[in-house]
Amino acid sequence: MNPNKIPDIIVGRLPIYLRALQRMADRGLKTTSSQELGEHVGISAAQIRKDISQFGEFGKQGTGYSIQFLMDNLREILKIDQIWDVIVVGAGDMGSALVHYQGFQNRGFRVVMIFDSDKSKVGKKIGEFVVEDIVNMLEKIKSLNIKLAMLTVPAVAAQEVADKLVVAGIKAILNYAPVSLNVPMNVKVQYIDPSVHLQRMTYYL
Amino acid sequence: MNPNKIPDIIVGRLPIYLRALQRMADRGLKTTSSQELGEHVGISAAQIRKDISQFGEFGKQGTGYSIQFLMDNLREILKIDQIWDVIVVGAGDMGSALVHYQGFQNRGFRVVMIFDSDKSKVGKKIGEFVVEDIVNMLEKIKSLNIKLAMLTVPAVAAQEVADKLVVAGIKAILNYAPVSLNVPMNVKVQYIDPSVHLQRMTYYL
DNA sequence: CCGTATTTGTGTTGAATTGCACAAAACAAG
DNA sequence: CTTGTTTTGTGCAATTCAACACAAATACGG
Repeated sequence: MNPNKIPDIIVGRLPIYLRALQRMADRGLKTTSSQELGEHVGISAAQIRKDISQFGEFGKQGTGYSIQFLMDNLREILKIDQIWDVIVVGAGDMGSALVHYQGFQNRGFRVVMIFDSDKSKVGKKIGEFVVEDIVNMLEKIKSLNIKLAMLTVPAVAAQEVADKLVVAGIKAILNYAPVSLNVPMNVKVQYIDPSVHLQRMTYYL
Repeated sequence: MNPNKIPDIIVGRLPIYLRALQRMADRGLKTTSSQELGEHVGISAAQIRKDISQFGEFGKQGTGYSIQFLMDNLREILKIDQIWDVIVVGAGDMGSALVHYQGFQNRGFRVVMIFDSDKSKVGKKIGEFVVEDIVNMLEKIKSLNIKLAMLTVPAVAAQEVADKLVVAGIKAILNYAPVSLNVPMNVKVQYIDPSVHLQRMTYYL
């Protein structure tokens, strides 16, 4: 089926490359090299070449890479040559910040709905959205065929809500709740926990 | 000095273990095993044992680990057997959410100040804090001997602000701006970019 | 057209990380 | 006290990941 499985660790670096390329393009640059790109993202040139070459031959010897061409290809590889609808679950400060976040534009994502179980929040406006009741979540996810969710509920509720998301057909969860989630193998989870990230640095102080 | 250097990848898992242990302790549990902990965090029991054994012998054969004892030791290893003062730079939605975030309590951190360069934000109240002018940042960081910063400024300003933080003596930056930062080797950076995290998952859809 | 300088893609080597398996320790039950 | 069960810590093997180094392709200046 899939001839050569790409390691997660390589896939994980592609968005970093893409982000740096996007900034180069914004500055009006047309081409770059693995060397230059590597200096921007703090990764060795050899590694960048190997990573990119897993997916095809996108560069030219002597010249390097066309920034636009490489961006187009990375977007297609990452399946963000389209806009994905994303829901936010949990209408607290973090959920609100994500609704207002401008950084999804041009990166492949669009927040389309925000849910909460707290009746005092349901019906309130956050940005351009009205907070929806979580009891209607399954139905809404299914009818809009949404695959991505960002989870910003309290830790104690996170697993329970994640289970509901999985049942509703969500395939990828960006989890802001400070707990590890248990989900089926075919559902991906990425974790964002500021305390964990800070703790990874205090060790070195 | 340090006889055996611990790989970053192991250090990176310790906060995950600690977080799971904290939840076990909250539920009143007293002991656990590498097996049980592994099921909670999705990591093999053998790996957890190896990781922990890098720092000493904290378990008992036949019994497993005392949750409280292991937590105490992990906290000491990660140097969070103290409360670190952290500043927020950038008083937008994300900076505001971080100021209000309850998840730093009991995890080793405390937000003590928030800065912005936008004169229309300086002086405004966010939570219990008044937004400080970024021109006073160096002085404040030095006088309070702050080592940790969370960066929530726009991408175009991030490198410039990071440079200032480094000059001021900041040793660890949690960067929410969607750019790779260039900092001296003795300064650590961790990245949080929701778009990057989502893009790491769309590949698999 | 020729020589020099770049830069990719990749085969090979080396390092880092993970998985396996088991002796030794601790406990529980009878 | 003995036997059976649990579980750690770790040596060794296997796998994964990163670095090195270079042939081949391209560009460019004269």
